[in-house]
Amino acid sequence: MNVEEIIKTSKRMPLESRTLIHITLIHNKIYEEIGNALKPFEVSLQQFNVLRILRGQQGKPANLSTLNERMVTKMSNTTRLVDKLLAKGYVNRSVCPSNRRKVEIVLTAQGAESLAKMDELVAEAENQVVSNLSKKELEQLNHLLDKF
Amino acid sequence: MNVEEIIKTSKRMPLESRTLIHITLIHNKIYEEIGNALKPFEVSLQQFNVLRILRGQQGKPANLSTLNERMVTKMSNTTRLVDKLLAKGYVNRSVCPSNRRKVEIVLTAQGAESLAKMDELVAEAENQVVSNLSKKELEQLNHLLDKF
DNA sequence: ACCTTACATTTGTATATACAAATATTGTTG
DNA sequence: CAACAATATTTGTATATACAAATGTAAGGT
Repeated sequence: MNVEEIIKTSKRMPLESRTLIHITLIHNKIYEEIGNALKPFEVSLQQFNVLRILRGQQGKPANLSTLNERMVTKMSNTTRLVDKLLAKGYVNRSVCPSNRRKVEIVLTAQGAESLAKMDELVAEAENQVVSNLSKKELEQLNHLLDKF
Repeated sequence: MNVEEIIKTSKRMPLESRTLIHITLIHNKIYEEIGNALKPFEVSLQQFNVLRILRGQQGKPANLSTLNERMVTKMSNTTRLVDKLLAKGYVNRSVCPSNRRKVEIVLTAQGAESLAKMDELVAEAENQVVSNLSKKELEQLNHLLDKF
């Protein structure tokens, strides 16, 4: 990926700026590639993420604030995100009996089944995106990213 | 930045996935920090980006497709983005006389003046975001990111 | 029990973004 | 030069996201 070529600039930019633009460009690429992988299932990356969190609960229901705190990209409206998953039959939602303020969200069998298929396609897309980096380079990269 | 802590997971994830999540988290951070720096001017990061492209034109007008091809994040509606900048008096828009299909967008004096102030705050925010990385680490990071 | 505060979620509203269709202008070809 | 294709932008519409206010529920103090 050639930053200067993509944004069609000939100017030398500060290393700091270039790094941040670079990260944004890669993020866009990731978002696009994984988004495409998920297209057949009509879920967004965010929705996929929530489904994975629910699977991680292993049957134990999650409430909205739990989902929100575990999401990669925090968003202000988890209610409506869950609405979408509900409409597709991927999750069930019910009022928590012990604390009626909370809701309990669980993955349905259909959700789990679809999620398994999504996983394959997403993993493929992820590997595609990082395909030019060796294991060692990925480790170095993670190490550097940890510093942010 | 501790990925596992932020998304509250104890599971070991594949290096590939972790890297991509990591990049997304950093992107979110960049977006938030720079967004905050720009808040006083009421422009989005995208709008700021367009203003900088216009300055790079050095008085020469840019048309919409030029802007679009140079933007960091391509968006489907540059017309409406320019509408916003126009409303704030940062740019002028006119029909290109030699080819009436095109529009010519130029930075106004006020736009240039505000942009200079934005630059300072944005540079500060950018430096803040990368403050834990040395020059050498930034170079290594850029090198690795180039591989995407 | 009553009042206040805190908590968890939902709803309203404004803005942003994505995608497709519509409009206007120019270039090309028979 | 009429018809068609190509280009550049705009508009419409659906969906996504951000932020604030509203709703409903629970807990604690008096």
